[in-house]
Amino acid sequence: MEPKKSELLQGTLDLLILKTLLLDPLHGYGIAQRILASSREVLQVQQGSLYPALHRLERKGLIASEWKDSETARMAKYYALTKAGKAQLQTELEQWRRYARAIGWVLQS
Amino acid sequence: MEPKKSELLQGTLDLLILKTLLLDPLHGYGIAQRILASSREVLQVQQGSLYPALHRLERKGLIASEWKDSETARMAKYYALTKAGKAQLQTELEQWRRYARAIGWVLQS
DNA sequence: CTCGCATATGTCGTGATTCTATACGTGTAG
DNA sequence: CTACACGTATAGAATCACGACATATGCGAG
Repeated sequence: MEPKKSELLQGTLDLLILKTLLLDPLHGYGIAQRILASSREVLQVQQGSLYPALHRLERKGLIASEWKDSETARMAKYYALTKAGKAQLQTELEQWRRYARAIGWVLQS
Repeated sequence: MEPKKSELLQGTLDLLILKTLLLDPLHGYGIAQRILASSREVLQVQQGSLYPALHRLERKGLIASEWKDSETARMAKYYALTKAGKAQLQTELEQWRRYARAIGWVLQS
């Protein structure tokens, strides 16, 4: 019973990552797992999307990385939200809600 | 008070067009106007997005076009949903709802 | 009458982002 | 010792929305 392929909407991945990192720092692999779990198996982040996104976010200064031992005694790169990242998260949250609400209006019309 | 630029999420434009055409046949310009109105001025469809999308949908057989006089006595190309288009609309509706619900779960986690 | 504006359709090039496929490396369970 | 879960990464292709531009017409204001 493999999870359905997600077809992430372009633009929402950053929001998902930022939100997941708000809880606590995590490495890429763990971020994908947590998104999968918290979306109840609906949103599956592909590695080819995940890592470029993480590098992008780091380049923008929204997250910061640090190599640490993972829970399985293996090295992993942990990412944490920066101050700018938290602000950006708020912005993207509002945008998403505004956008989803607008779509809802159109669908009800 | 110009309407805020929308930054349409990639993939949702087809859904919006299909849904708008479910009500009744309409020309491109009118579709954009109706989406703007029914989204309460939030979703502004750019011409550079609109017409390629319409051609795309027609090429896929989801909508069909016909030249007619518009309400302003000017020629306009009216689009109507095909049977396949109606089916596709249902699919995309479900996908959107499923997706939006999943995002909601992640944001609440 | 003429000038500008809303109406109306269209294309081109660009940029952003996601996907598939591939590659590599490690710790652990059987 | 071998398969598998863990973990990071990139290259190439595909999609798609956008801004800028081009074109044309009917109508109302001055």
